[in-house]
Amino acid sequence: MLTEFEKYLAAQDCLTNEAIRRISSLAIPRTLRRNEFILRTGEICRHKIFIVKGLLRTFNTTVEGNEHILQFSPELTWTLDVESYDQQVPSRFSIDAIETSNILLWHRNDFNRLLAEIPAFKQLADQIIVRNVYRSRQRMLTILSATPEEKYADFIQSHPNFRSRLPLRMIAAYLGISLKTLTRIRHAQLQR
Amino acid sequence: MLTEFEKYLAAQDCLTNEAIRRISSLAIPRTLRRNEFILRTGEICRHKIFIVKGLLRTFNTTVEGNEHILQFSPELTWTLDVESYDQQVPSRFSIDAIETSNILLWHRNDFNRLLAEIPAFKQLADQIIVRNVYRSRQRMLTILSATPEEKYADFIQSHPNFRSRLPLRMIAAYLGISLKTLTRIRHAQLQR
DNA sequence: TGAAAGTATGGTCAAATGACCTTGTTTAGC
DNA sequence: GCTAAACAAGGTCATTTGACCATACTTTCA
Repeated sequence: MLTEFEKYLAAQDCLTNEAIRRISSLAIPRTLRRNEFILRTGEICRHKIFIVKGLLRTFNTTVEGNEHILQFSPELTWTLDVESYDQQVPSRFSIDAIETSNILLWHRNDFNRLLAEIPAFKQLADQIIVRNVYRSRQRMLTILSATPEEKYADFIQSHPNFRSRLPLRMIAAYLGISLKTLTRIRHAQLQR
Repeated sequence: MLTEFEKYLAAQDCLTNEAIRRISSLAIPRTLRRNEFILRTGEICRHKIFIVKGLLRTFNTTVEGNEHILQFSPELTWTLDVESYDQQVPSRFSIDAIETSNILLWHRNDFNRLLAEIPAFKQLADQIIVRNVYRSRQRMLTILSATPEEKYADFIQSHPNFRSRLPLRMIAAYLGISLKTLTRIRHAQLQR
């Protein structure tokens, strides 16, 4: 599990082997079963999370019971509830596993120490945040301007491999459309 | 114009007077008239922008001519197209002035130099980015889960002073609903 | 392997929404 | 201060969307 992570870090091409080992040394491996939570609404997010294998989702459930998905986190990506983690405040989102997943955790103190110790790691972390900002702006624009059909097309194009890993209702919950609308779109596409 | 900016920085309470003067010294003041652009789709974003007075908007126009607003930037906030600025790539968004505005600009090289020279400034910049991430997550959730009426209520509550500064059609373009829907909501509210 | 839970699809219907057009009012800027 | 442009709101109508329900199929895991 750690080797995959170390390969990932090495591929970023900005860290010494020593730094990579140091970062790994503070990671806590953990396995999540399908549907298992790593963070629940109201809890405080105490870890940075790296997904080695599997698929997590960040979502919110309204009082009426509707789920809305903010983010899917597949293997070789990071996740957490930023606000809860940074400010140690109750989280507004939940994170759970869609597939059985292997993840790595770092305690906040440990992670902050690493950022302070290893400037190149801090740079990498900054880069990751900034790339998330790009993507989230792009998604915002799509949600605002695209029709349901375009949203789905866009999703399939940006995440081709997700299609087979996710139930449609989750794709609908991510796109902000109803399952009914999504099946209608797919039905229409089959006609062509 | 610079004094207001220096007051803003001083209020952040993390920079020495010397640092504040240094940062100001590299700023380029500029005035934008109503409807004047500071960045157009396709151009490269070459500056960090601080709004001293006035109101800017970041938006995108679809091929059909529909405008979608990603962000309003009132006085004492920062703006830019992150992706275009960071990677010096053509911008997908435009930024223009809704009100006559006084802004400050920094060239990328100058700004990067400041970040490197003044660690506390880098920290402040990181903080601002992260706060933007919080807000954008929250907005994403609202767009995904709220009804048009809730979106409008949420907007008025979060930005009470914007109501009088923005034409309704811009609020609609920000919320991702049609002007018609927005006027209907307002009409219904008057009935009560 | 078999029962239970989860999933995709379809039907029907009511409600919400947007497109288009008109009108009266307000605002901006010379 | 005046004129042209921008704006809010209303009417109408077609379309889209979601809620609710039933059904058939698939997956999971005990």
